[in-house]
Amino acid sequence: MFTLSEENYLKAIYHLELSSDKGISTNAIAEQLTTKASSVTDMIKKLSEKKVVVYKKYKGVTLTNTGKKIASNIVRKHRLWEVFLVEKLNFSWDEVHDVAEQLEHIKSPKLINQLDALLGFPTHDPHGDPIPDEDGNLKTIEKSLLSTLQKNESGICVGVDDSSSEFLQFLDKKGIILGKKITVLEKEDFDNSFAIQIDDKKLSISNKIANNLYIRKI
Amino acid sequence: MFTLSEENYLKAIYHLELSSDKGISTNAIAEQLTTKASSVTDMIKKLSEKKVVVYKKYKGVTLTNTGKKIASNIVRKHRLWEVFLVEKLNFSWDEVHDVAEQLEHIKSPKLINQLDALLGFPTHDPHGDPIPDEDGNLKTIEKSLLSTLQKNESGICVGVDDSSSEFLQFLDKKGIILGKKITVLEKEDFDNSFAIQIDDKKLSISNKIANNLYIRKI
DNA sequence: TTTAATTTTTAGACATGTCTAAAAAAATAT
DNA sequence: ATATTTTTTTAGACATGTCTAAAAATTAAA
Repeated sequence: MFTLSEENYLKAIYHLELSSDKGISTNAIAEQLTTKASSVTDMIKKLSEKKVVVYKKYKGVTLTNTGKKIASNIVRKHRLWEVFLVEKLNFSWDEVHDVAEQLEHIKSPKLINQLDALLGFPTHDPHGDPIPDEDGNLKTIEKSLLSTLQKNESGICVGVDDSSSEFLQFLDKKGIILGKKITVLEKEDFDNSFAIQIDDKKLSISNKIANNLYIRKI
Repeated sequence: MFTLSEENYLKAIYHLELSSDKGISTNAIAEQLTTKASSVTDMIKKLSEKKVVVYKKYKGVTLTNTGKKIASNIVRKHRLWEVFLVEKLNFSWDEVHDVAEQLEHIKSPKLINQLDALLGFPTHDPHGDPIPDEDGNLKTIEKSLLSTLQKNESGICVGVDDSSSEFLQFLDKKGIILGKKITVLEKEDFDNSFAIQIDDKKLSISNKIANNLYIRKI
């Protein structure tokens, strides 16, 4: 059995491994968890003894298969709870993270299986991130950044890169919601901003926004 | 903010105070939490400094108003989650306790308010125990032990005293479920057992069972 | 390739919450 | 009322997870 702290370390390493193929550095983990590198070293030794990470001094860590399974299960729980909060309890997508961060540590396989069923076995969370299945497999979707669309191309909004509540609230305000069709009307060369159409509304979005919004090309 | 451990102490004291009007002894708390009296003394000092209990050496503790509010809120969460597990996730009443014991510590007022609404503002949990409202008030029901019924009297099953999973599973097996009407057909003097009728089934239950089952007389 | 900068680890400290064993206080019995 | 038993508290210890400061290893730069 793993403590709350151990689970958070495993989850952090899991996330870092998805965007890197090298071993994960002590510093990277420390930053992810807003703790100190020395604390990370201590914890890593413990996790290594428990056979959930492979650790060689100064060489960073990687998850073992067991570790990967435990970590993906925590992510699975996190994302299922996020869906629950939005679908059943009327949370908006910018409010779910902190609560899910707590709920992801609840231990009860039956709870998660039943929740999964109640929600209709969702494959993605409210931010468009994939929900791992029980074996840790992710259903990946061929998604691109909105910024890669050319003039007159369209896509369905399927996710966000930055899921800070500021960004999510900003999208809400603009009427940008997962599932909506977005068409690029114009690309402005001088500042790389975009004129887009959503429903029958035209609006202009900055390059920064376009680089944080995923769409599935259609 | 209170730690998990502090919350468990507050809850334990809350439960003990409901069945006692004196200060709660160190030993009683230790037993409730299966810990040692010395640990309890330590924790009580901390809680006393935080103004949630009143503590005088050797005299036991009582909750302050703040303490009572915090504790009843934890109980509220526990019981709402139990209802959720039974009503929405198909748990049976003997499976909910351990999971609710974890869920009760999740911190999010919105979560609880929305959950309350989703469940239709229930007043009692699956074992018939009252769910405190936001101010800690309990809707008490005039309930009696089944053993107090006389021959040919009837009652609606509204709760259990012992909610161990063994007892609850036993009741399930016998078809005794909250809300069912029970009629006493016979009281056997020599062993104080009861012949009762439930639906159109007649069955015999021991005195021990009759002393653990609450009914509302009709 | 030797030096400088960065990263990582170690050593020692601290807070939390627990424990055992012994001392102190309170309750009970003779 | 004194002695005995029980309850409660204190003192000192330990595990967990964290930190700071210093040492060691690695990486980058001159």
